[in-house]
Amino acid sequence: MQNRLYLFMNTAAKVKTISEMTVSIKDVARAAGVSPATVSRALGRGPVSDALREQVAAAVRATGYRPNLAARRLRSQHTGTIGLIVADIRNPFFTAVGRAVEESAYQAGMRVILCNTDEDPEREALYLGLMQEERITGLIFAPTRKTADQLTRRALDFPVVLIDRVGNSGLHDAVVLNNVEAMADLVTHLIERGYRRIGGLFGNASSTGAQRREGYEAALRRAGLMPDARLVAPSAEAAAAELKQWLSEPQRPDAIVVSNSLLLMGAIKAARAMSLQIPSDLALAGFDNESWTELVEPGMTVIEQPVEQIGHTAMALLYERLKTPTQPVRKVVLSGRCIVRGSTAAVVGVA
Amino acid sequence: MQNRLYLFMNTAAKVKTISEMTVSIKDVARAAGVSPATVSRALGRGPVSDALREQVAAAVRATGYRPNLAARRLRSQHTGTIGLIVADIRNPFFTAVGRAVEESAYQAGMRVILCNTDEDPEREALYLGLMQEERITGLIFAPTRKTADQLTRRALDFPVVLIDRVGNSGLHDAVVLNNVEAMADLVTHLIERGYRRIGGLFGNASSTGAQRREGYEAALRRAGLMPDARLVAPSAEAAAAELKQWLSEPQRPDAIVVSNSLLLMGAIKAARAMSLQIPSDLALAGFDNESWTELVEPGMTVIEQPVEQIGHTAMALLYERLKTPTQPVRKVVLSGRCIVRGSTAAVVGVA
DNA sequence: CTGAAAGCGCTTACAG
DNA sequence: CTGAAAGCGCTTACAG
Repeated sequence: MQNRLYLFMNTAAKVKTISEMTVSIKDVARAAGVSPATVSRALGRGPVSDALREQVAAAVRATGYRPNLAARRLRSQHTGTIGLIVADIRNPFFTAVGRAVEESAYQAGMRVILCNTDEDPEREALYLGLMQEERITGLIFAPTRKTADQLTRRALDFPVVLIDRVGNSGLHDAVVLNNVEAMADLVTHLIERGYRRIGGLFGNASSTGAQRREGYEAALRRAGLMPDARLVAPSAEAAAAELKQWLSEPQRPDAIVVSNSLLLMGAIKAARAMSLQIPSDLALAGFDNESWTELVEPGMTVIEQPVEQIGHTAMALLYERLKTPTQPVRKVVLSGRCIVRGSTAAVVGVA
Repeated sequence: MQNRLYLFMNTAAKVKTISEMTVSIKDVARAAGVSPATVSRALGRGPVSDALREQVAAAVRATGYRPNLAARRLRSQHTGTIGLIVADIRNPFFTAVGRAVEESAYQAGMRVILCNTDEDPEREALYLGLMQEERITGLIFAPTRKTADQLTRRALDFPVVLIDRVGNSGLHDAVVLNNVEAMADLVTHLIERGYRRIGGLFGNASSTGAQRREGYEAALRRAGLMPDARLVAPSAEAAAAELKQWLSEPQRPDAIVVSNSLLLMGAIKAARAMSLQIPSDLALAGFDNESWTELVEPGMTVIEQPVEQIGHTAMALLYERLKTPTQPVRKVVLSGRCIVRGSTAAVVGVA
């Protein structure tokens, strides 16, 4: 390692410890007695004779060489990087989808950059810019409504697959839940159980909240009942505050459906704070089959989303888009599964 | 944009759409009528006259230029990247710490790469290698016990700050909870509440589990009581399975402490499955003040960890290490806070 | 199969 | 303050 000797001959101020020395492809080439090009080929899938390939492998082991990904990306012009921008990493739905995306990406030899926007359009714009600077291969994105609408105008250098939420542009591939149907199922279930004054609490930042509201209103109208939908910021705190208000009103609802698990937490807290028994004073149902929803008493009736399938499908759509850039836009709509628990037990006197 | 014209003159197979065209610093330089060097300086903190700086800004706007981070990192030899390797992203403790790390990093103009090992030493080795290939600036790492012990031998090209878990090498900066003290507090609380046969369930993959076990045994011995500690894989399923077994034994415990929130979930499930009332049949206490721990009935007594402080402190330690590589190793030990809820209510007949 | 050479898009001494 | 030139560490046509 001639390089090291050279370093030790520098002035004291410039001396680096051995551990700071990074060995490059040139060092490996020298150690293996081949050209850097051959090392590069041996490391990748280039055509190299078995003999040289083994020499290179030995030299890599001896030197402890690790390729510099920045250099590789710059030169090869493909970064092998998937961007994943989600609205709220505290929401286990996104954690789970993220894991699935990472799994798929990993198997394809790609890494993923995860960004969390906290439902803030400004941060979405920021991260979109960052993704361009990273020259990502493709993006999987759960945008706020605001950004979803603007996505048409924004020219991105990479394909994007929308998850969980869609704009109305139909410009991007997407994988979403059948939100209207899922929420209608939930409401219909409540009606069958004998509830009549069913309120709905929806997140105001996403198209998902809006679609679930649609399903809510449709199901109630079909049954000849009056919808009463309210929008809040998608946080447990906002939901709890709104509900405490709501449940103090004279004609308070006997059941509440909510559009995600954060809101469901808030709803439970509000009920507890007001000493309302679930479900006898207030039935509750929501989305996402998190572990805790079966741990609370009573267990919560929820729509379970196929989170893994959402992540895997998003990656699959992305691959196919990369392979065939011109193919028509596709939208995969998945169904949720209603898991009935004690929080929506039948009203006394109803079968 | 002469470049574009050139492209359209290529053979059909090579034609790229305009959106695939990436504009480089040369294009901006040409548009601004300056050298690439000046553009680079104007974009950074180099010395540039106000007039030229404005010209460059205008050219950037006009061209939609976005710097190529791979090129910047390669050339400047610093990536501005923090690695964060955690054991289980489904554990909200790590989600929360991760958010705090990202926050600190973001304010310092750095990005973070998050990797999830699922407590698997092989994946830890893999990601450690990846971090080297990314040439990260520094690493924040919650290792398994196995890897923590081997960390001494492994030469890394970047400083590492251990969180949540430490080896016994004392080789790396670290920020950890005072696990012994925290668990001893929990056990002492149970003793004061009248419990006598207090079992302990600990994760077997981390030093954290081991230290909490120490605190558990110390507190019981101090009170002249017999410890009964069992180790399981750190998952709700493993905890539930072990506990179902345990609670079927003739002399079953009247209280169980566990070393993290995943195990706590498993413990609750086991109790429910066996129709044991909490706390009258079995008291329960654990770690991490997750939202659901106060939502279940009864609420769970837990040690709350200062998650944000852990993340911020880890970043602070990393910065200082980068600034002064030779300074002595530091270990920051933070205290937990015991939050008492119904799951450890006093045994009937005890004050 | 192998090597010499060019170049990815930047930044940064080096001169002026 | 500004520009020309070199070079970060790779990969990849281009020849052989």
